[in-house]
Amino acid sequence: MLSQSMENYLKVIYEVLEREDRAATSAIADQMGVASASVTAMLKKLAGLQLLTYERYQGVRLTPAGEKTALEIVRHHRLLELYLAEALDVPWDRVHEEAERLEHALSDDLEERIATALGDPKVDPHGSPIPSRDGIVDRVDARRLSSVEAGETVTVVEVADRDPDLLRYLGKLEMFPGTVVRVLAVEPFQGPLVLRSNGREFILGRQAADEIQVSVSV
Amino acid sequence: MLSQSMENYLKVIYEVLEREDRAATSAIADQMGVASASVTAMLKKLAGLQLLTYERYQGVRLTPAGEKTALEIVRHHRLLELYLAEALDVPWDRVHEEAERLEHALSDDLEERIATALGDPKVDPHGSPIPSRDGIVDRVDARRLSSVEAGETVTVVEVADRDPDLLRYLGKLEMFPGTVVRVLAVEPFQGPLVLRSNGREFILGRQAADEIQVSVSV
DNA sequence: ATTATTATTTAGTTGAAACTAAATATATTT
DNA sequence: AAATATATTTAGTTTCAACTAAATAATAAT
Repeated sequence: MLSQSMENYLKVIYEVLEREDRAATSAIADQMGVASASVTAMLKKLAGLQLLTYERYQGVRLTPAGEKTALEIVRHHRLLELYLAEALDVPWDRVHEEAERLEHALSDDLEERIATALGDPKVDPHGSPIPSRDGIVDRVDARRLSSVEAGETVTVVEVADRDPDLLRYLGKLEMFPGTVVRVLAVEPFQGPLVLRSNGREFILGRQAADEIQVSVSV
Repeated sequence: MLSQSMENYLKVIYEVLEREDRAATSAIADQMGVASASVTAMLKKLAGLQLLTYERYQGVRLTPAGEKTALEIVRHHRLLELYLAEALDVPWDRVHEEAERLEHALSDDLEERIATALGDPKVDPHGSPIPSRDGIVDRVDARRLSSVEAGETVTVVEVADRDPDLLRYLGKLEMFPGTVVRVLAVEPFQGPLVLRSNGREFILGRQAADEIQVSVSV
């Protein structure tokens, strides 16, 4: 049995590794809102449990056992997010925070019931893939909306889930996973994008566009 | 903000005080599965926070502030129990354990949504009253089934929620809150009761009957 | 009314997970 | 290549909530 805190570390490390090759101490510390020294101590503990490989100053990687555990926690989290949104109408900018607290209190049995009630869903409300029971993640090939050229039409696949303000903003623009967007123009010098979707035309700042993953529309 | 552990103490103290006049250190220690010395330490801390009155060797009572807090936690717990049973079909012998873990992770907003989804219910699956938002508990006058005389007809009001085995047993007998039971005979010397309910006749041990609260049928 | 039993408290430890401050390693600039 | 800046680690503390063992108070039994 792992402590709640250990579970959180594994989840955060997994999330960092979704983007970078190695998870740096400071990246973990940032995400967790904790001092770097505390992270170092925990990394040693988790390495001792064979959940990750730790080499001082080099950042960490998850071992197969660590990844398996991390995936279970991520599955808890994302299933909960979706359940809260679907069953209890929690707005999508708040499900992350709620799930953050509930995930550690979720038994396997309850997880099973939730997954079944939702029909074994594949993605959470932000479009992040929900790992299957046996730890398989099917991640769609995607790139940032900010890298799309003018004239292309793309589909929103996933949006960053940690910033509630951003999510509320995107909600107003109806930029949900699945939404089809046509990029009309891309202003130079890190300028905004001009978009059309759901019959509306609007602009979106570069930062926001950076947080949105899209794929080429079918 | 109170720690999870403090919340648990308050809830347990409240539950003890539903039965006794003062909550003894050992009673609290028993319920919590913790050493008495640990309880003493925590009682001092909670007394310092004006949540209860503590006099050494005399047991404790909740202050109004303490009771208010305890009621919030009990409300969380019982709402969750009912929600799990209704929405996710968790069997009634398991809802207690699940709610035990989830209750501390429940935000007020989520509680509100759950209460609304359930239609502001008054009792949990075991018949225990759910305190209202503003801390009002309407407890029905009841006595133990074991104290009922032969010939009387009563209605099950509440059953003890902590023993899963007992709950499974009662479930098989269909002794749920609301069930009407006729006491056909009471065997002497702490013997069993002979009962009829739902058209079936069966016997029930004295211990089990002790854990069932009933009221006179209407 | 002593004595024995049980309950409660005190005193001192332990372990987990955070912290700060200082030391050291790595990366970046000039 | 040396100097500076940044990241990471070490060392030592702190807080919380548990624990054990011993002391003390309250209750029950003789």
